[in-house]
This record gives sequence, C-alpha cells and structure tokens, in this order.
Amino acid sequence: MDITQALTAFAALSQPLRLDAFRLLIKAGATGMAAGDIAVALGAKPNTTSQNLAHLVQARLIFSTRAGRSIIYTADMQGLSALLHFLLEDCCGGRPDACASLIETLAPCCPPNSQNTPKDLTS
Amino acid sequence: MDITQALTAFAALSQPLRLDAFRLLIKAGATGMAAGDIAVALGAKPNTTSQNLAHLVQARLIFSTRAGRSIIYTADMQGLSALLHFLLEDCCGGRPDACASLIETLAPCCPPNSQNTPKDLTS
DNA sequence: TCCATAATTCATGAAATATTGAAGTATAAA
DNA sequence: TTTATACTTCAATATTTCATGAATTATGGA
Repeated sequence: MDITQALTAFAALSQPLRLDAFRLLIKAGATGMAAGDIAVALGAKPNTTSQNLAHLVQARLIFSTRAGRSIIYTADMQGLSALLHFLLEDCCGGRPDACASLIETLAPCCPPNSQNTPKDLTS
Repeated sequence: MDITQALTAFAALSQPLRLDAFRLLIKAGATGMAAGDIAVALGAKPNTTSQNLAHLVQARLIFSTRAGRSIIYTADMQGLSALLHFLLEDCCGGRPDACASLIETLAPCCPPNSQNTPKDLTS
C-alpha cells in the first residue's frame, strides 16, 4: 500500500453514494450484491451507481465478478485491511494501550476468542 | 457518528498533506506536535498546513491544545475508533471469520494479551 | 438472428475543493 | 509598550470532482 492508493481509497469513501454502497457491501458479506440491486437499495441511477462502484474497485475496497448478465460486487476485506494497516503504521510506539480503543471497536464484531467459532450458523 | 461526520473524516484523509499530517500524528502518539513542527516535517507552508489541520480537527481525527505560543495537535484515537466502528457496522453478520484479517491488521500493533502490558517502558 | 436485460462508458456543465498571498489574532519577551 | 514569534483567517483563482443523458458492450432467451 502506497500513499497514492490510500488517497484513492479515502477519496472513494468520501462521497455519500460510495460510502453507502461500501457499507451496504460490508453488511452483505461474502455473498455480495448485483450492481442493479445496489442501485435500487441506494435509490440511485444505474449509470451513476456504476461509475461510483468503479471508484471503489479502483480503490481496492470492493471487487466484482460476473454472474450471467449481472455483475456482483463484494467488499474486499483484504484491501480494507491493507488500508487500515497503512493508516495505523507505528501507531503505538511502544505503548499499545494508546490504541486499545481501536481494538475495542472491533471486539464486538470479532471477539478474539471466537474468530473461528461463528456465533450462530444453526438458524 | 452519523454519515455526515464520516464523510467529513474520509474527505479529510483524502488529501495528501492531510493524510501525511494524520499519519505523522499517529506516529507522534499522545505527545502530539506543534503546528510549526508539522509544517516543517511535511515541507508545507504554515497557512496551508493550518487550514488542513483545521479540516482534520473538524473531522474529529485530531485535536489541538495551546501551549504558550505553540498549538499542539494530537491524533484523536477515540474519534478514529468511532469512524471505524461506523464503517464496519454489522460487518460480520454471524460470521466473525469474515473480518479476521482486520484483527490481524491490528494485532502487531496491539496484541490481545498485551493491551495493558506495554512492550518496553524501561528504556 | 433478433430482442430484451444488465451494466458500463463517454462528454458536458455545475458544484465543491485546494493553494496562495495578505491581513489578523494571540502569546511571550525586551 | 513595543517588537517578535507562532499560528490562523480571509478572499480569489485554479483545479478537481460530480451527476446526468446518450450511446455502447455483454449476456441470455425467443
């Protein structure tokens, strides 16, 4: 991750439609969503949505795969991880407690002891 | 954290000088840095730097305190945490392994078992 | 092949953002 | 009080970014 790509990523997230789209895809998970469904969900026009999704792809925040006539967009967790790593590089400087609140932020989502034991896959 | 504030934060990080400044303050830690020192470190003019730091303050990514004639800027880890929480809301949807890589990103910085036991405070 | 569906690409005017120099405010020292 | 230092605010221009409508590409079915 270089600074140019990080700037591209943050610029991608600094526009309402794109931020909404990315958060929608975060919630959608690994299944992803078709471009058309994203446009409907966000109440935006297909061409506008398409151009904004292209921004997110270039920023490596999402990726696309074709499925018949549809194009499925999915959040790129690896890309997001690289971005956060770039942003937080050397954040602690010998004092890990300085960013403990960041860990707490992710804790409700991914508690350390349950990374490989999903809460509920029976329902 | 509402969407407007999140957009302000990402817009703040989408400009070269501001991204550099924020990362510099992340590395500087709780001590922070004076506005003039930041400008020198980044090779930017004082007024340009000042205006860009103001963006980061409004975005709640940094905060300022006065010390004599200097104004000290410091990274706002709580604000950053709120931003990431907003971005990653419901990111797992019952499948925490989906964002395990995000945890790994922060792990080198803040290993789960050493949040309150800094690596080295003797030097 | 012909048509419909799904999505993208292109060009343009409108809106937002960035940088600059000049002027202004606040603190400290002579 | 006068001067210097540290930083910010203001106003203007230049640049970048955005949404829109029209045209284009790709796939699937009749």
